[in-house]
Amino acid sequence: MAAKANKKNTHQKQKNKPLPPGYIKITQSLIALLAKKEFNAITTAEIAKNAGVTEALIYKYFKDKRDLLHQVLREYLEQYLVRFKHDLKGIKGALNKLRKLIWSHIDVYATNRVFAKILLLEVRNYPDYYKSDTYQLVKIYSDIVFKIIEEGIQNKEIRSDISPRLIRQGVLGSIEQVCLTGIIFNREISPDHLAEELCEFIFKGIEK
Amino acid sequence: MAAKANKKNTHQKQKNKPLPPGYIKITQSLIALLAKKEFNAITTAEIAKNAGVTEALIYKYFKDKRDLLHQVLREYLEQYLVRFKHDLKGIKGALNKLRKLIWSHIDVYATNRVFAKILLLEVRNYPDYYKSDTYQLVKIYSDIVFKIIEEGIQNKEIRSDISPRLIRQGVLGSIEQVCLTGIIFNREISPDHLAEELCEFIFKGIEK
DNA sequence: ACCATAGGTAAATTTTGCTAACCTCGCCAT
DNA sequence: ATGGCGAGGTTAGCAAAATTTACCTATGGT
Repeated sequence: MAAKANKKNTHQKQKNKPLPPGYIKITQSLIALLAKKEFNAITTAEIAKNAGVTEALIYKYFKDKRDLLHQVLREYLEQYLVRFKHDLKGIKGALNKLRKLIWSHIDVYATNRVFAKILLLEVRNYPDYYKSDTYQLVKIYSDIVFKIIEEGIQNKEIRSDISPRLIRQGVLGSIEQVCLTGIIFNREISPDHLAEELCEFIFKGIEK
Repeated sequence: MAAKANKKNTHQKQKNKPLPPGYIKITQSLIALLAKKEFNAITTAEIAKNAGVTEALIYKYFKDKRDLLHQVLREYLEQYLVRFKHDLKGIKGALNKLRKLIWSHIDVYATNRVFAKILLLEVRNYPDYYKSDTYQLVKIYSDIVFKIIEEGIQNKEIRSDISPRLIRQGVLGSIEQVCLTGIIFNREISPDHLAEELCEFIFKGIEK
């Protein structure tokens, strides 16, 4: 009676109940398959076979195939958010934080291709995603970026004549675009070099 | 014997043969449906019914459902490329060209939501897209942007210590991100205002 | 002792993309 | 004229894929 009386699953919202073996096998199976091909080309039969369970079990734990994808993404995002908040600790100054953020963001895409593929290529087109729990996590991240920019404006590190919203979009948009071809064509992504150059671009602009 | 002996269709590569009524009805039907829902949620049955033709006809003109999407995108891109090249004529200076480019790009997304949705949300995740004819058009556009940036570096308008590739990615990435929420949530997009602010961001950076 | 519930399966069902085979009308070379 | 043939279109149906329904089994709390 306490929490939400969901008609259907949305499993494991609660604390620390260990996830059922089947659940883990299914998500791991999808992750393995996503490394090789795109989501739409992966069938539920394939996921189940690869996981060593039956197709029906997928629908015990997930609303549908797409929901499975969202849950996988959620796990990645939860991990990243923890790491990201930790990375930022002890850094003084908005621009320094931004620099670290840009590096971390690129680095996680470079290291974790499946995560990047899901976020950049697979979920965007599905309207229900934007109503999901998972998307809320992205918004949390996005809010942190916003706060950093506002902080920078407050203490005069960042110009005040461009709206913080647009700055955030500019920053996140260029980060993603810089990684995109690497993600799509499975090319190397070098966080150090890219972050360096991108910071120059974002901080000082292209004008000579 | 002259041209390419395609196993299957890839219709109308040739000059000015008018497109068959059915072809037009099908593409128009898809465009209308895309205004309301995402591509994956649209069935071939729906497309055909809405077009007033049978499902099988779709497969006369298009290799598969996805190819239909690509052809629709191709038409949009062809139109835009013409308009875009025309817009750029007579503009002197790389930064002025870039400013115009940014405005045009935002404006076409603002005006033509279906076009934007296809390009930003629907084709990216499908690997075959990158082998398509349609993608080649995007590359042409992308090349033009690249040339403008190189021109700017040559005549000292643009700094030479950031690679033109990264600049291009930064420019295009921030343009897209700035439009993205508007596209996804069907919000207003104001090209004048956004282009103005975005140019400030891109040209001068965020540092005070 | 019991029964609710979590983990799991087998098998049917629906939906959907796609194909094969056929129709028909206008055009052009014989 | 005529007959073949290519373009535009349809009918009917398959096969793969996603999802649902019904069922089985162990187990831990009351």
